[in-house]
Amino acid sequence: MTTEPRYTIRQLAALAGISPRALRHYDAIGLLRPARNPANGYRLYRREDVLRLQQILFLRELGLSLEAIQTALDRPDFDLLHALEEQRQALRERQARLARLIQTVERTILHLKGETTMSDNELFAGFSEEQQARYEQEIEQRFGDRQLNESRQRWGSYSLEQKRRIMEEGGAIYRDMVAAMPYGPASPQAQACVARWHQHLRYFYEPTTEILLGLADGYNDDPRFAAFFQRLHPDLAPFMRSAIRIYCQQAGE
Amino acid sequence: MTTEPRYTIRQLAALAGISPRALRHYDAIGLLRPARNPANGYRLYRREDVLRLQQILFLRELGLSLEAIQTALDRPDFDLLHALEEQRQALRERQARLARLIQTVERTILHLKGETTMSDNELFAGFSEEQQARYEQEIEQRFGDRQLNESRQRWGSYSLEQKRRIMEEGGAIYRDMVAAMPYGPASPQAQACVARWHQHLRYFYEPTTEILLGLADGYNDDPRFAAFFQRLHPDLAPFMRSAIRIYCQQAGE
DNA sequence: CTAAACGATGACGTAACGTCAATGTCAAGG
DNA sequence: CCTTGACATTGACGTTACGTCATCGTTTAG
Repeated sequence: MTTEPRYTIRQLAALAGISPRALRHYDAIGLLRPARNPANGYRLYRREDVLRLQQILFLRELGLSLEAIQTALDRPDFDLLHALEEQRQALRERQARLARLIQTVERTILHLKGETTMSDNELFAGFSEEQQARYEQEIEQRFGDRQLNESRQRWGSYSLEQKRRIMEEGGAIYRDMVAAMPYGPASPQAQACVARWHQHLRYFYEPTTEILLGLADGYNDDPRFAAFFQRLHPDLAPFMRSAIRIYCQQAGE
Repeated sequence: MTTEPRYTIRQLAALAGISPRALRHYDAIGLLRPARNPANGYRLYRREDVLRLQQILFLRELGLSLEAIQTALDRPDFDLLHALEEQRQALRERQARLARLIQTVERTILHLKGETTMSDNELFAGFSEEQQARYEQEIEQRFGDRQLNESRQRWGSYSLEQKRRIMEEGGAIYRDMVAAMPYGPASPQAQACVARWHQHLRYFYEPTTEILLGLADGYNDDPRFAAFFQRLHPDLAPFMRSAIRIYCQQAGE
């Protein structure tokens, strides 16, 4: 004769590697209802309960919800195969989504480290198609494709070390611009920053006055640029627009 | 002058592809507090709010919690790079876990379809190391390594079509066993099933009487076997044990 | 002027438990 | 016998990021 095991809630919990609270939860929702010791009301888990718990934990590991597990175990006509195939499909979709997320996060990290350039398209690669379409349109309107290609070509011709220095320089310019804000957009401090900014852009392409002014607007109106400048200082974008306009006026004279 | 955009809650929600409820939620938790129209108390989203929402949605896409986003956006000294690197690590772990789950689910599906054999080790591959160790020990105790290897060797020598037929036969035997239950374990129906089961095992290895009796116990006591038989019929495992014992006694005479 | 559409707040529900809180029970030691 | 600590019970609230009413006031189109 095999002796019948009788576990208290804590014993079974330890055995199965879950918490007593989880077992009470399974009892409460009717998923696993053990017998009771009539003397004190304690839960008494016997072998059949242990077996059922095995099944529960296995299906839970497969990612099924407790509700799905309940119908799976209580209805003998339950189509487990079909349920698992659906489950597999759902898992695959989650995996694909995760993979996209990881890519976006990794590119963002590289971007922050300044080790690579990232087109705004890529930055927003994880977003909805709809959103994406709007952005494409906006970027198309503001600059032509040609400028973008030229920029990428020139950027690609730099060495890694050069790229790093250029990115660093860009960050320094924006920080100095913030430092120049108290003196006003027409101040020598601010105008010197704009000049450095202008020079800096030449790493990428030959900017015309129109492009400079367009960028000034873009920094304010394009949500992605604006978000970037917002991080540095809430008023940096409008400040730069003012300063750039003054700079362009003076250059035009 | 650029005209300042002013959105109602529904307009911004449509623009961003989220629900008005979500925007109210962001307001409630202090993540995005727009201005109000003093006349009627309506929320008024201006450009800065739109920008902040852009940042919120981007970070949310990266899988950050709203709380993390809040500290990220409200504290300028927040280390976004570090946070993203942690986030990347977490995502990778989720991905690895997902990959294991998918494998287990797929093997389970194949198992259910009877297109492959699956060792119990594999079936429980997604489980905790601790659990796993206990199972290994149990299986070692019950059968030696030799039987297992012999079984695997013999099984590997069959063709795909043979394997399919063997698995089908196995399922049929257990189903017939359930059908024989009303007649009792000593009935000719049940004993014929046990004979077929005995014959069936020879596909895998040469079972001694001891092994047959050991399997009968294993079907009842080993949670994995027991779970399998439980699926077919709650009383199948004890019934088979009785029938197998009777079968072995008769064979010994 | 009315009805539809939209706005506001408040409350409850979700999944799978974690975490008290208040209270009862059991086994061991002084 | 009593105490103490570990364990048991139930009940209730908290968690995440909103969805879904319900009730009410406001705006807008016909």
